[in-house]
Amino acid sequence: MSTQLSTKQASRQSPHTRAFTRLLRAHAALTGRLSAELQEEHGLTINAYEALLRLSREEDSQMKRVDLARSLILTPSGVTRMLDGLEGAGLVERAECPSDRRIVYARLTEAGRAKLDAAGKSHVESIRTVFEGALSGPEIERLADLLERLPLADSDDAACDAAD
Amino acid sequence: MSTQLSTKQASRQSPHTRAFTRLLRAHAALTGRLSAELQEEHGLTINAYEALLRLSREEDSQMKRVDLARSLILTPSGVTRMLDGLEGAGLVERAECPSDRRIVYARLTEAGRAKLDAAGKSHVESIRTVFEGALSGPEIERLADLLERLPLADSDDAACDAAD
DNA sequence: CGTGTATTGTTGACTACGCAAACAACACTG
DNA sequence: CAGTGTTGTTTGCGTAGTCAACAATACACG
Repeated sequence: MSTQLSTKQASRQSPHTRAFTRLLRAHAALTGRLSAELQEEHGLTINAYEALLRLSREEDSQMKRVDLARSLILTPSGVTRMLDGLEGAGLVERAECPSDRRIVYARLTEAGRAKLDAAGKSHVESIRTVFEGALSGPEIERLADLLERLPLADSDDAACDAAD
Repeated sequence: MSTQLSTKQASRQSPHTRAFTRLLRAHAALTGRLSAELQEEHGLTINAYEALLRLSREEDSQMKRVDLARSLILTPSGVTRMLDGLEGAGLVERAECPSDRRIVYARLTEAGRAKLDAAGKSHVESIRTVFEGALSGPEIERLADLLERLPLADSDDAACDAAD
C-alpha cells in the first residue's frame, strides 16, 4: 500500500518519531474539527467541555482548581481563565473550603450540567463518527489503551500521583 | 444512548470518548515536555521544527506555503507567522515561482538545515526516551499505525488528497 | 478581450494558553 | 508566636494560533 522509497521518504523515520508526528497531526485535525463544532453549537472550548465533564463526575460536582488543572494538563493560570469564562456564563460557580481557605472549588451549576448534557450529545456523536469512520471497535480500544500508557507528567516529577 | 448515570465512573465512557480524551491528554503532556526542551535548547517551536523537517524532505528543500500549511495542519496565516520567525532567524528564505506569481516558496537555507540537524539529535532522542519508557517496540509501531489511520481532513472536504 | 471566480498569501483583531511573579493562607520549626 | 517554607490562586505579559477581510494573481468563458 504505501510506497517504499520514493524520492521523498515518509517512512524512513523511526517508529517513535512517526508515532509522535502522527499524534501531533491527529490532534490538530481532530481538535480542529471537533472544537469548531463545539464552539459553534454550544460556545464551549474542548477544554471547557472536558472541565465540565470532570466536574460532573465528582460526587459533589466540584473540584479544587489545582486538581482540575492537573487533570486537564493545564497550568493553574489557564484554569483560572477558563473558569472565568464558565463562571461568567453561569455554568460553574466558586465554593469555599471550610477547612482551608486557600482552596477554591469549582462547582458545576445546574445550568452547567444542562449545558454539558446538551453539548455532550452532539460532541460524543461526532467523536464516534470520526473514530468509527477510521477504525474498528477493537482498534479504537487498543488505541485508547496505548495512549493511556503514555506518561502524563514530567518524569522528574517525583510522585506517581495515584490520585487520578 | 449514552450515559447519565453519574456518580463517578471514569470507565463508563465509550471507547471513542476514552480514546479521544487520552489523545488530548497525551498530546498536552508530550508537547508540553518536548516543546519546552526544543524551545530552550534550540529556540524552536514544535511546529517550526516540523516545518524545517518537511522542507528538508523535499528534493529542492522548498514548499509552497499552502502545502506546508496543509501538511502541518495549520492555517495559511499560521504558516505566515511561523515562517516570519524562521525567516528572521535565517533558517528559511522565500523563493518565487516563475510560472505563478501568487506562489511563494519557503525554502530551507543552509543554516536551517544545520539547525534542523542539531535540534533533531536531542529532539529525536527525547521522543525515543518518552515512548520507549512507556511502550514496547511493537506497541509503538501499532500506535503509529492506528494514529495514521485517523482522518486528517474534514470529511466534507471532497478530495482524498492523494498528494501527501 | 473583459468579467466573474478560485487560489495564494498577508494583515489586524482576537483567543487560549504558558510563564513568572505576586499574594494569601496554611504548616512546620524553633 | 515570629520565621520560613509550601500550596493554591490570580495577574501581567508574551506567544502561537485562529478567523475575517484583503490584495494580487490565475483561469474560464461569454
